[in-house]
Amino acid sequence: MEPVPMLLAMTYRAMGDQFHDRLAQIGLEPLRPAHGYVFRFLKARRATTVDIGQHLGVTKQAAAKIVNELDEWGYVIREPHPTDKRAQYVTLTTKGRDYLKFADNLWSDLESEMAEAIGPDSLATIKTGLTAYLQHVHGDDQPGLRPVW
Amino acid sequence: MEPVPMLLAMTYRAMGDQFHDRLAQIGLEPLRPAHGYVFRFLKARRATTVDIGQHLGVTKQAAAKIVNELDEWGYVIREPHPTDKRAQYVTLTTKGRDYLKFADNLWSDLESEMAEAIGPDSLATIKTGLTAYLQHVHGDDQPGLRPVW
DNA sequence: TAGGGTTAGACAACTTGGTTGACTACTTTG
DNA sequence: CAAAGTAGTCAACCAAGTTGTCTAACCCTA
Repeated sequence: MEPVPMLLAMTYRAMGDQFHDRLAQIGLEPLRPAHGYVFRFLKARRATTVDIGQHLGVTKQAAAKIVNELDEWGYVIREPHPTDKRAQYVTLTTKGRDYLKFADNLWSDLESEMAEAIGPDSLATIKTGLTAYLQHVHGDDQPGLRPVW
Repeated sequence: MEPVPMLLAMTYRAMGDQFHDRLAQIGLEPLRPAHGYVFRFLKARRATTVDIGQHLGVTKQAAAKIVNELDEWGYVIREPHPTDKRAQYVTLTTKGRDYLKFADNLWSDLESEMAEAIGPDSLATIKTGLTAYLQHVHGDDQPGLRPVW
């Protein structure tokens, strides 16, 4: 059998392919993966462009480009930082939150289909196993979902 | 708990980070991910540049660049195709096979450490579960490990 | 078996998503 | 209060991909 890392990659790729197929079918504006990672990051915390760059693992200039796009397209807005006059908080608009919610539903559908295919017990074991591993690696401050290049 | 696809991505990313850290420590020439995918593809089958492009999901021109690099660096050679005078088979050299073997050992180490962290039974269930899902999705012709970006 | 459509690979021009570097305005620290 | 550090922007560059074009070889069919 294939080693675990390959199985993880193959499975994620298989689910990701279906995810994008369905997004395309629905006709929802197809954002690039980086945008999704930003949405997910902003959902949890307030963040500046620099924070976003750090999370994505790119320079602040690259992050700024992405934030500019998302702003132009209406998915995020920039708000003045309450205490630091240099900085701006980037936050999701309603449109941004809606897109994220829609994507989450799609992922959730795929998870359900996996449960049907391999059985809910199997799925549950996988989830707790992976979660335990992440706990083992990162301890108590999980970095969250970062790009898998 | 996070949905499965995110768990898959986070776990793969966590393992990948460790993989690259260790590669760098050893001081082995750091190839890019695409090269790894090519090695793994060539291990199983004889392939032309076009085949490689298809597998990676890029144009044949992009694939040709990668193959050129790998050739210059001594990881692959091009051999005349036995029946088609236009085409060339790309095959791994000893250096290429050695690199792949080394990488496989590293991945295997990471799998062992996962087994320690979450228990071998848990790991086994994960592997059979993911394998079953891939069987469910792709049926009998598995596309193998393709890039996840 | 000739001829038309297709395919492998090479070459060139261009696009894109990132990089490094420099600068201003503001903040933090000694 | 001065010096060092940081958020964000502008500009130049780079790398990895793209499209488009071409030649030589292949393959089908009438």
